[in-house]
Amino acid sequence: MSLCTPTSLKAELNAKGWRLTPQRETILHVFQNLPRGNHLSAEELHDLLKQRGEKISLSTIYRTVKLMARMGIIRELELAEGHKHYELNHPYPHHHHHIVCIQCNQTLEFKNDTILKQSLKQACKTGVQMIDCQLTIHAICPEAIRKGWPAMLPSSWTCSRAIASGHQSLEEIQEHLEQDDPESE
Amino acid sequence: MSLCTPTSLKAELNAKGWRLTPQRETILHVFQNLPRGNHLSAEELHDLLKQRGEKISLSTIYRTVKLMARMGIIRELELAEGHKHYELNHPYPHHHHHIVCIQCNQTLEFKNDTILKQSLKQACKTGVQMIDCQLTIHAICPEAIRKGWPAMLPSSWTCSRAIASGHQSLEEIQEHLEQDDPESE
DNA sequence: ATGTATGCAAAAGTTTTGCACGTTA
DNA sequence: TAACGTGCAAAACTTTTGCATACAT
Repeated sequence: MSLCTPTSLKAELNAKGWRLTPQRETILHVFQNLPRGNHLSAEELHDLLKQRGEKISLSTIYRTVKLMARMGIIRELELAEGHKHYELNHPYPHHHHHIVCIQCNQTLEFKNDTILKQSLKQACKTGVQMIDCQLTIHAICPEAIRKGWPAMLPSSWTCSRAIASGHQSLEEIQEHLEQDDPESE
Repeated sequence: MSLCTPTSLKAELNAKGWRLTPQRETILHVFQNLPRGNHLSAEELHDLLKQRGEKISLSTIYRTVKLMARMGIIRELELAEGHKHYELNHPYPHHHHHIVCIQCNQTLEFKNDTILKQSLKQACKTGVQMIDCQLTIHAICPEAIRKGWPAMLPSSWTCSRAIASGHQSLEEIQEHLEQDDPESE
């Protein structure tokens, strides 16, 4: 599934003068065996390893995830919990994006190849080398709405400010989308 | 351009029992007069206000940007600088996304309606109310490459891990994209 | 053998919070 | 005037860093 094996990781590290250490191999292994849809914070990874009896210092964890993110092996996710989360950077076609509820922080994955394509196209056009692309949809989930949220939003809230111009209703925009949207993933 | 005026802000706040204060009005005003493409951290906003002689405490700034983000008035951006940035949540069709160089942190805006459409569609399908959607492309810019970066990536780096499966080259994927990509923004 | 990586503890930086005082509706 | 918001200072957290030791190549 993933392109990264201990052997290839070693090769890539050595090519730049870096080293494969047991800690790095262990951390890679954890991410590769993480069930789909899971992602870990540095702290969570630290605790998980401690539980398994593998004590790797927090410093090393931070240094390692940063290194691996720069290598494109893992993705740094900025969700809504106040700290970063990490997960394997699954190659196409397993790449995915996230919906985050801004009240309860619940996170949902979804796949959408159109977004990946558009990103790659944009990167080409701009002349940069893409390492990762992440679409994050900030939203309010049905449970949150039921529970009385949004406490701070007008009760007639329809997301219209976020997406609509002053003269278009949400419904109009959605109609517009139905008409000419090219892909139904 | 923006749907939010002091009057409408007051109405929305009052509807929930909150209040319009001079601080909140000032902060809204700053964001509304920020040139396109600019975004501010809490600290930067604090300094900017101080320079203008308007002293608003950092606490209030943090409290206000969080409030306004939840109202959908401003967007919280998670770029690469280690802290959040804020900007007006421009309504469609002025909505935009970001490319960030993971070495030099340079940030570039781009517009892409397809992404907005796909996001809205996904939100509908999932049954949530979308407040904002942000695509962030993590990339390495040409200058960074010229300067010897990526120090930690193999010299043959082609972004292939990030997007390609084991059997597809970047070129193949790009060809594929050229064929059936529906929109050329 | 040399240069890297790790672990620990301390530091740095951002964001949040408690509380007394002001202000808004 | 009652509830909400602000400012200040302290606290809470996440992430980074300096340095001595250990390890991979």
